[in-house]
Amino acid sequence: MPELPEVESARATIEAAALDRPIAAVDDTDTYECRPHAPGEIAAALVGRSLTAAHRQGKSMWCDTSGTDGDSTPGPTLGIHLGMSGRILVTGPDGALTQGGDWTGGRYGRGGDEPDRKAVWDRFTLTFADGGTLRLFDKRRLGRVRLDPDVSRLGPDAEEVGVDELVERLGRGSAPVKAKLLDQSVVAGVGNLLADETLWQARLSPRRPADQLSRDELVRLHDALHDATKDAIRQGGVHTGEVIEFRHAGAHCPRCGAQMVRATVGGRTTWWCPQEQV
DNA sequence: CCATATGTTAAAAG
DNA sequence: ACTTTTAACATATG
Repeated sequence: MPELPEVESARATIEAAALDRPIAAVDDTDTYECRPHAPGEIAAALVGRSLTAAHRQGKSMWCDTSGTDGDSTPGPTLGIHLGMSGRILVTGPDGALTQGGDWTGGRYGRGGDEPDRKAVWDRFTLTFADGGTLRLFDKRRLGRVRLDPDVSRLGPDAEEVGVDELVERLGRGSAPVKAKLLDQSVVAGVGNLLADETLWQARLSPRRPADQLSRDELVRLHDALHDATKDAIRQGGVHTGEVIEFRHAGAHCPRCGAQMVRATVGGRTTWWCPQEQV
């Protein structure tokens, strides 16, 4: 996925291009992405309303909705999660894709998808009264859409979490520090690539038990997380991180030249520099 | 056919 | 009971 930076980009796209456009029709027939809603349930709840705001915490997004013509009471929130490969595509009344907001890099964002010719990968669609659309385009089909999503178990957003709060949340428990970073209830928004980038920037081994890190090391981790997240948002995605292109066999650390090593940590493929990350 | 993939989560294990 | 690890999910791609 779409990690925090890509989700922020998608959120910004919705905010810039999809708000205050009355919804005329909804395709919610993908029973996997829309579970546990029955087909038609989301449609019935949204037709006649508009999206009025787009929010994000970690990798989760949700939109507020307006009242209807006959009832000004706001509607349910529309939760959208991009899963492993989801993208938000918004078109205008003329059918042209809105430019500039959504991510374009990395394994699943790279060009060549030709979304308009691959409608089979459109898992959820809002059609606006003006003729335009908002689509969740998702090859892997692990994204999800739901009404009034429960985001109460998410930890603080990785972009905004303060030093003391992160030190407190991350520094307890014997699991490897990378597993803690990936745990969305500890801190929300860090995925596999952002975790590797952050640990490389902080010069910490992904395998270190979280509760054996010193305060200084945790502060370093916080600063690295903040910087890596900001940079990725500014530059257009997690794949722009400094160490990401060196996550493969035979690659060398771009700082010290040592050969990068690979192992499974926190359940995910992990690459790090054994020389500097200790 | 096999392995891998930027995520989440239920189930199993400790 | 709480924490940690593993497996499964659905599907594309090399």
